Amino acid sequence: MFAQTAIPIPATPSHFQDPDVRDLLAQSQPGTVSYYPADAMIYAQGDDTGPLYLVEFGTVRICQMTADGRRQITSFCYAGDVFGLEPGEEHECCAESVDGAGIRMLRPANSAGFAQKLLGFALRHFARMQSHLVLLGRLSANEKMASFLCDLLDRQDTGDTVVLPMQRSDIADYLGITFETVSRVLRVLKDRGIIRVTALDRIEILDPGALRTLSD
Amino acid sequence: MFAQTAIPIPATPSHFQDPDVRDLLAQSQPGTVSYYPADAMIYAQGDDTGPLYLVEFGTVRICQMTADGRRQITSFCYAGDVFGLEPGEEHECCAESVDGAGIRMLRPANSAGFAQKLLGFALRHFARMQSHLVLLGRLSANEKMASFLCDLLDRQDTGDTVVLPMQRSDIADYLGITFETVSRVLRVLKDRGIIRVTALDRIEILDPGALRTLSD
DNA sequence: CGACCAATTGAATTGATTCAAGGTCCGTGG
DNA sequence: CCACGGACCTTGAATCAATTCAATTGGTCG
Repeated sequence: MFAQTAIPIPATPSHFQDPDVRDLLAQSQPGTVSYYPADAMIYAQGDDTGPLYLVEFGTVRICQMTADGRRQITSFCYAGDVFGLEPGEEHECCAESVDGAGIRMLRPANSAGFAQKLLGFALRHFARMQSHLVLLGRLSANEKMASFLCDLLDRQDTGDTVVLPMQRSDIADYLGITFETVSRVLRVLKDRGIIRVTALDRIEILDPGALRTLSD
Repeated sequence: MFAQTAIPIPATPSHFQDPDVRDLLAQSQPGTVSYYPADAMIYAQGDDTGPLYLVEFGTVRICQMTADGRRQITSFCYAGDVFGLEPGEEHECCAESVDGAGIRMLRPANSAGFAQKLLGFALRHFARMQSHLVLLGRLSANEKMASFLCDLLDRQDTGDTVVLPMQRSDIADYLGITFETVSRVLRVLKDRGIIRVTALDRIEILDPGALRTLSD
C-alpha cells in the first residue's frame, strides 16, 4: 500500500521447470513482472486477498507481527515459489521483498481444476510449516541454524556454498532467536570447522554431514 | 498400526452444524465411527495417506518427533475438526487419541468439487499454524499459556470455564516448553487472579480481559 | 575519507530447564 | 471403607541457554 515502489518490467515468459508451476500459470491470467526493491511491501496485513504471487527472481519474506511489534517470519519464498494463498478476505500476514524481487501476479481462474492445483501447493507449503513448527518449538539455537542452512543448501544448486539473501535480523526472526544469537551460532559452526563465512552473505559448507547431524 | 484398540461403534449421523463439514460428508463416503481409547494411535508416521478423519467426540493430537525423541504437537483436534490431510504418499506426523476419541473415516470422492472443499479446510488450518508459528517463535511461556487458554475459551462454549482434555506434558509439547513450566505458569496466572484451577482438567477464567492482553 | 548501517563480540542478566523431592488424585484390592 | 501403589502434577534449587545492553569492528556508498 505505502512504500510500494514497484517498477513494471517487460513481461517475460516464466522459465520454471516445475510442472506444477507451469500448470498454475496455464490456468490463471498471469500478469507482468513487477520489481520490488529491498524492503518494499508487496502486500500488507489487512489488504484484500485474491491474487497469487509467483517469485520470478529474488527473495520474499512473509511476516506476522505481535501487537507489541515483535516479528515472526513464517517463510521465505525464493524463485519459483508461490505465495499469497490465505483464507479469508484479508491478509493476516504481510509480504515484503528482501533483496529486490521480481514478482508475477496471478489472477486465479475460478475453475475447479485450479482449486486442485492450489490444494497441491497448499499441502506442500503445509509440510514446510509443519517442520518449521518443530524447529521453533523443539530445537536449540545451534540446531535451528544448522537446519536453516541445510534447507538452503538443498534448495540452491550452488554446490557447497550457500547464499544468504537476507540479513541476520531476518534469519533471527525466522528462527525465533535474536540476531546476536545468529552471529554467535555462526561463530560456533565456524569454530567447529563445519562452515566458512566467505562473505557476509555467502557461507561455504565444509562438512555437510556434520551440519545435517546437528540439524537433526 | 500397533496398539490400535479401535472399537467399532454403530454409525450415527453426524450432528455438526458447520456447513463445510456437512458438505464434506456429503461429498465423501463416510465410514462408521471408531473409538480410540486414550493414547491409542490413529495413524503413525510413515503410514499411507489417503483417508481423512473427522473427530466426532474427544480430542486428537497431531505429533511430530525429532530424531532423538523430542516431540512437538502441531495441533489438537476437537469435535468437528478434520485431520489427516497431508502432501505425499506417507504421513509425516502421527495422530493419537488424547482422551478417548470417536473418529469417522472419510474416503474422499475424487471430484473437483471435493478439492475445492479440501482447499478451504487446508487454508483454515493454515491460518491456525501461522499463529502457532508466532506463538512458538516469539511469545514467552506466560504468553503462550494465555494464548492457549484463550483459544480453548473461544472454541468451547462452556461459559467462563475451560476444560483441558490433555495432560500437562501434552500442553507443554504443544507450546514448546516443559511440563514443569506449564505448572509454574498456571501458578503465576492463579496468583495474579486471572484463573482458578477448579480441577486438574478444569480452569475457570476469572479475568478474560487480562488473559487476552497477556496472550499478545 | 567520513558517515552510516550491519554484524560481531563481550559481560551481565534472565527466563526457562534440569534434576530432585514432595504432593495429589484415583483406581484396585484387601 | 480404607490402605496401597502408581501416574500425574506441583514446587524448589541449581544450572544453563539465550537475551539484553553496550561497545567495537567491518563493509558500503556518497
